[in-house]
Amino acid sequence: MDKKPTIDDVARAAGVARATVSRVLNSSPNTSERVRERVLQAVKDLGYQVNLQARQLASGSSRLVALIFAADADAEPNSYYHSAVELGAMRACSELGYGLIAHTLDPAKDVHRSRVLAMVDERRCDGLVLTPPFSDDAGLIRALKQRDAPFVLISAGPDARRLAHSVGIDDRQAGFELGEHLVRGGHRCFGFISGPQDHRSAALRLDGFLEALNHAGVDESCVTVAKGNFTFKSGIDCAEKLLASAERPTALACANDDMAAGALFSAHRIGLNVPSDLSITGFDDTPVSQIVWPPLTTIHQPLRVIGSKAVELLVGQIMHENGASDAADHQHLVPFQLIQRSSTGQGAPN
Amino acid sequence: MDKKPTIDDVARAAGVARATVSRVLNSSPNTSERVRERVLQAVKDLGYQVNLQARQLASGSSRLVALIFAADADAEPNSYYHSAVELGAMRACSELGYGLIAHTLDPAKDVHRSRVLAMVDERRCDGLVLTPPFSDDAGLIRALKQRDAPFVLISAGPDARRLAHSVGIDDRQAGFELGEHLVRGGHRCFGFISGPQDHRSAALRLDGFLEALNHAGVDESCVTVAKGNFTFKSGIDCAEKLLASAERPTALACANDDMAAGALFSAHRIGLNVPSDLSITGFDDTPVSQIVWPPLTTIHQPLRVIGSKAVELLVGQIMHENGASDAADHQHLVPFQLIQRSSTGQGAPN
DNA sequence: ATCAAAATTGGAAGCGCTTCCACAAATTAA
DNA sequence: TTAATTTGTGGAAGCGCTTCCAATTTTGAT
Repeated sequence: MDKKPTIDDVARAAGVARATVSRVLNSSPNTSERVRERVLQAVKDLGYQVNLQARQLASGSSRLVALIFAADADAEPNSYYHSAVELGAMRACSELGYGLIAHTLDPAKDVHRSRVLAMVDERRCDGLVLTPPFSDDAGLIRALKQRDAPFVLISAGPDARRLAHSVGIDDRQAGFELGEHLVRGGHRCFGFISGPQDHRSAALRLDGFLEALNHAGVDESCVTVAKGNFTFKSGIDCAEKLLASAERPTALACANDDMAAGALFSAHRIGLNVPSDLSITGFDDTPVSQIVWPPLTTIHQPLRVIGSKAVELLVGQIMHENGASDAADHQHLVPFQLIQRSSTGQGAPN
Repeated sequence: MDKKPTIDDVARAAGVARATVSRVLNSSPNTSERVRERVLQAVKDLGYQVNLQARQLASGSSRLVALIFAADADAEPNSYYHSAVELGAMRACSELGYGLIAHTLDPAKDVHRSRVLAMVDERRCDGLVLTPPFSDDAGLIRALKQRDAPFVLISAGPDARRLAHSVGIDDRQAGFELGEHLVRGGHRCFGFISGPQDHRSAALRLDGFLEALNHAGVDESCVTVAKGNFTFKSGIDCAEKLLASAERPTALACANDDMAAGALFSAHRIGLNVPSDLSITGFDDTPVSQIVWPPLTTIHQPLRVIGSKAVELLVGQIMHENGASDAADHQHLVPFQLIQRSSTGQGAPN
């Protein structure tokens, strides 16, 4: 394996200075057409490829962005959610000439914050995309802003959205539509399987849901909330609890698809027919919602778009380098959609 | 934002030479305890952190490994599979002080090979982990070996395993056990939903399956094979086809869980009861297999372990730098396990 | 005590690139 | 035509680190 050609080799071959080659390669404005062509030809002839390390060291940027996910010790919760976001982020990255470092952290462990900060401190990446629950971690956000690190939040809660660039759907509205849908189906007694406390945007889904019921004149006492943690398993547990109550709900709304799948599982086990005995709704429209039987009525979040949008925003921020101050108005709302499938019946049960 | 301390600052603070600091930081053997302590203290005092770019440029290594996945334009096939492998890889990376770059490529597009090679050419990473179908791409493997790039294969077919380091299960044996299990259940008429052609290790599952039937004296004519592509959708389609045939199979074995879920979906739609009318088996033991109803009998692959093992092997290779020549005996077989759930009945139907 | 060998340490040369600065060439204005 | 600009280009100084090599100190054997 002979040594790779360097920028100096190209310069020599093209008969120009190293600086000129660099300029051509970075499409700086001041280069004549003639020289540009000669350089490009030399690059092609030699099969030259920039050494990113060197470029990064010299320019102070790594051309890498990091995507931060939560993952606790054993579960791989929401992995479809993650994959979709990651995929979108990757797309945007390749398009923009950036690399993507995906990083999972256990939000329960206390080191997570310093880990994230180390990524930017060590110049491992030029910027960060944070997914929940990190996107709601005010302390982390503050630390990031303090060191002028570019970052954008995905599905953050309203507080965090006020602080930094973010992308996500209008979770409250989505919850509202879910509530409406169920009310329209004739339901009057509800269960809601929510996400964990620190996932602010998921909490909004519940707010919106309740609002819809309220709007329809349903008393709040008719809805029981159980707190899950987005896993299939927690969906089973919560559903079991909710369905065992004296006044059994006829509709179960869940803060994500995995928990809805769990609820469905419970229903099967108990022998309830979905949707004739019980309606169930999910959230996210991950493949899970179609894999189960019956397929789930759910809210479609354009997760790939969210991922790519986040990276686009981030890279824009990195390039213009005009700090985080103008963040407030950089809240990107992407459209969601209620997807009606057969897990919710047309008429209310009995 | 004041400038970050450099190695020179540390050297000055500790009253030693820059080279000495470097030595301490890289735990080279020749440093006296006294100096080591002084340096470490200075590091702590200043809050010094190495600049990876610089280290990389100077040392010629990026301390980054890349994980290559397949993902075609719209589907996110097998995302649980990917997530699990990625998670395992990440674990190993953080443990070994490496970073992970995950990269998805469309194997259908022809640029994929050059993209991968660019990763190593541009020194974006020190090594690669290839997942199927890239792990069976002989051309890619050859190109990688040619440039002495360290890499390891995941779930590669036998041909590829002969060429390079690899980790995976004994797919043939797993297929065999699945076959045995179904035969033991009394089945005599089978359908098999296979993976795409270029996924060699998945093909082995079918080989083993057939072998088991053969072993049990079942005629090969009793099994019909449909070719899927690992997606839920393709599982539906294949199952539909297989179940429509004159001699309807009483058992459907699928090369992965997603397709098994699809088969299950078809069965539901047609009105077949699983497992009393039809037994179904999956492969991988991803969460999907427990999310569906009834939960799937499947083969558990320790995907996380596979991911971390692959990275460990890779890093070992990177460190020892003793080329790919001794690859042959570096085939790591990890144990799999048949997980029996309720999608396969105890007795044969009717 | 003496000298060779081993263990530490410092000095300095890069790694391959970007970018600031100065200078030459090509334009334009006067 | 000459002076004042506007380009385009080359030279050189780093970016922050590793690592080779030589110098120094320590160790251990004689």
